[in-house]
Amino acid sequence: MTEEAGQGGRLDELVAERRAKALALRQASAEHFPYSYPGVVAIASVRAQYGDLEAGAETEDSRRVAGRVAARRGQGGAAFIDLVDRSGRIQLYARRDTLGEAAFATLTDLDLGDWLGVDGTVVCSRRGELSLRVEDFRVLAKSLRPPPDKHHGLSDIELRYRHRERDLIANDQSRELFMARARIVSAVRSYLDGEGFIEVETPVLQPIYGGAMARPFTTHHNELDRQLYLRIATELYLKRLIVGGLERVYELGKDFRNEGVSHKHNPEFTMVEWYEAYADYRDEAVRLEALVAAAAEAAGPAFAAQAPFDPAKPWHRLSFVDAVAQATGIDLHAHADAPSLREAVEAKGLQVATEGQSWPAIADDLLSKYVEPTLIEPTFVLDYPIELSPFARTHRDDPRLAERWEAFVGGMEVANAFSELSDPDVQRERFASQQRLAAGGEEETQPHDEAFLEALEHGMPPTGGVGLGVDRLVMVLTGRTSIREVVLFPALRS
RNA sequence: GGGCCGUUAGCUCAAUUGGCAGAGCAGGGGCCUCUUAAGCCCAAGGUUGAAGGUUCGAUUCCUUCACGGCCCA
Repeated sequence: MTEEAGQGGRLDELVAERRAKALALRQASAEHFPYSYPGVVAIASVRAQYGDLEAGAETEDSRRVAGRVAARRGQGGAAFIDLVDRSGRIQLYARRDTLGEAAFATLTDLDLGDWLGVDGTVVCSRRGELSLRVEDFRVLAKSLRPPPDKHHGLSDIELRYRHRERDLIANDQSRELFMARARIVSAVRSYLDGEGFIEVETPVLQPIYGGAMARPFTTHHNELDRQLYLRIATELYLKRLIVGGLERVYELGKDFRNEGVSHKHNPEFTMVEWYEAYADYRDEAVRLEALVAAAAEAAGPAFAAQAPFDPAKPWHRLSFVDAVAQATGIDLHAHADAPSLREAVEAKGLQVATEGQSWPAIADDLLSKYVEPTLIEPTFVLDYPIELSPFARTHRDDPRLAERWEAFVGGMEVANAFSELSDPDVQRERFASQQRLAAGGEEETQPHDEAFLEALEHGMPPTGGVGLGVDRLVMVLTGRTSIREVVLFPALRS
């Protein structure tokens, strides 16, 4: 897409007309384009207070509001303007005989998209529309470009993502969605703060990446002349803080994974991870249920109806092995090595790549392909094969399994949790096992992290930890099916 | 990576079998002192995503490319 038509086209003329109006405003009065405009109240607060005013009613009350001009309806010596702020929309009613010729002309010369501040008397029109009768106004900013269509909004998806500001100007639903996202994020923090967690910040630029199975972005520090990685997870640093005795910590921020983009993957995404001493993965499942219920409440009633589940109901729970068996008929315990599992997959005619794949990779693919899409209502898949879980503690009842769950909602993974592995010697062996997988050609493995191992050697208490994908949480709580709908500026090809 | 679909005025969309590229909104000039997708009159607005090809003639057919969407891997 070309950024702007350099020549020809109507856009240049439209901009020129608006520039001429801006110049005229500057020359006419120093009062326009003020440096500040104090005392503004939200349009929604005016509506809340005067919403039941009867048609034709007038008050003596004055309110100062500000926002964008969204629509205009002229009527000779009277004019109506719809003003929009982030809380809502209200009609302005202006009259030539009360404002005077010059001021009325200035007001009616405004373009859609201009910023306007108004002191107005609260009235209700004869047709029953709550309005502010304009007594005084300031033009707060001139919009030099034409806004999207006042009625159809901006529906071109590419334009909405590349120029989110235009989407926010034109589409109320988009503005409401991102305000809901802010409330959800705030609710996550409030919940964890209320449970005695402290928010911490750990390095984004890391000498060794770890804590997840993903390819990292690399960067370079000039002065130190060393390669650094953008974090793929916060896990290892946060567990060092548990070693340090902080007991309950969380971090909410961006992780970066050097992978393709899709409707559920953006290369930078928001994750919240929390770690809690003296708890195990079952405690964390209960905690996630409570946290998501709080977040759903914060999203608000308008969005609650769009979520594909009832957050008040307990989530489903089933084991990894049972889930795969139910969906594919394959008993993972009966096919416990790669050749055997490969044979079983081929015998069932399942569409999973097995050639040269390790046992854990095949098992994970079976879950991703045949189980994950079916988990629409919130579901914990518990007790993963130990090979898939290098940081999880061995299951207390079955040495083949790890005390780990992943949570799925809307057919998508949203969270991952362990009873955290705290034995430094076992962790050291798990890293070694990852190196053997890497040597065998596995692409996504954990690099050895000696600093983390030394930390564990100082002693880590029993700990439960969870990573929750915030973008995906927002998706499921607002009924959106693409991560690009809930990320303000999603990654696109340039 | 593969398949399918899309890209036309600032925005939202039309355009018959290949035959003069249209409309609504926005913008410009008028009229109108309770309208609300305001209304009425007038005038204006285009490198049809890019490049190439077929053709007397291409928005339309073909090839390549770019970007986006959906599905699959």
